[in-house]
Amino acid sequence: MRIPIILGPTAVGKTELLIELSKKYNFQIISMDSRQVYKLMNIGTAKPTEEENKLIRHHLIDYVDPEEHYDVNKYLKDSKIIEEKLLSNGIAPVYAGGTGLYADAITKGLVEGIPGNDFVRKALKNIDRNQSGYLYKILKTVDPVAFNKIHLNDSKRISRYLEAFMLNGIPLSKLQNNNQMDKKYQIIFLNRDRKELHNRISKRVDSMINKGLFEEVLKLYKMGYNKSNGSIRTIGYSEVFDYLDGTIGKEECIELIKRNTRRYARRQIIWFRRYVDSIQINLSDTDTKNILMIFSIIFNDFWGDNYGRKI
RNA sequence: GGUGAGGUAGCUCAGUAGGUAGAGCAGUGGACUGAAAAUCCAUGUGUGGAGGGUUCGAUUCCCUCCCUCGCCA
Repeated sequence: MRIPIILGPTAVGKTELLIELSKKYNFQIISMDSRQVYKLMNIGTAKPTEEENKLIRHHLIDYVDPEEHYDVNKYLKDSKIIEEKLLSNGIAPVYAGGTGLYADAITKGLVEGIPGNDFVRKALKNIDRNQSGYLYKILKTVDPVAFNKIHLNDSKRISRYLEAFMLNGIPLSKLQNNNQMDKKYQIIFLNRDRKELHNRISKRVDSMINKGLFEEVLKLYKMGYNKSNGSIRTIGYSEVFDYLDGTIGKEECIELIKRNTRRYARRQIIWFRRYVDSIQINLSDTDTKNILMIFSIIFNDFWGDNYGRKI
């Protein structure tokens, strides 16, 4: 029994494909998406609709309040619970999404026992604001390995390594494992020709707006959320907040959402390329019939003849 | 048809008193171990509209043509 992890950049067509596959195979999806976890954020995160969720069950979606803190560790814990539950019930789990960090955590594990600490973070942020470059100097003495990997301007990462040292007394870089990928998992990387992906992104953003993205964000805006909420730092939400604040115009806002989505997709692709052992499928040069055939081979290989298949 | 301005990177434009060109945006490559749709780093060769002339040498000067925009008929 192997567990597929289907990764692909935003708008590549994961949901459509999974729905097709669900007609032939009996499996459930463990979403691997850091934004679809939030309640009230449906249109902008391209969360599967209720109907889609009926066709194929998605887990780890729509279960966190937008003001709640969420991170990899929580994801890792929640997903492993669901994975085990599905397996013990004889249901094949399929991970699917686009958050690379989460895929790393699932397949390689995570350093344990060093949670983020808001108090420490705020303190570090204040120091950084007043004395630029100071934290970087401290990092050099505290965790030279990390110091060598991290750029002076990457204050977020500098703070994280300092935070870990302050809370633990051990350099975080010492605790980081170099674990190989767990062979239990197989990454399947769905991609498309860049130009086509860009067209799909543009169309999808337009359709989000038609479905009421601005109204959805306005609701959150009126509820008093702001960019200090991690959830709001999401493409489509952050830009509309700026529009509602009057910082940018509507047309500009839409263009920015598209641009930022394109850039995000590029970063995702760059991340997924690192999985050298992944099965890569370019959806631009394969038709649906072929893709279904490829997956039937993969799933047969992973699950055997009588696991997952619908008769 | 006449006349003026212009045609330079995917887009908007700059510049070269003749020595094959550079900004912004877009794009691209990369990093990533408890904020990750986040955060950070790096990255500009393009038939200078086409053809011809002058010149050691033309994107730059001259001629012809094509195209775009404005104005006049």
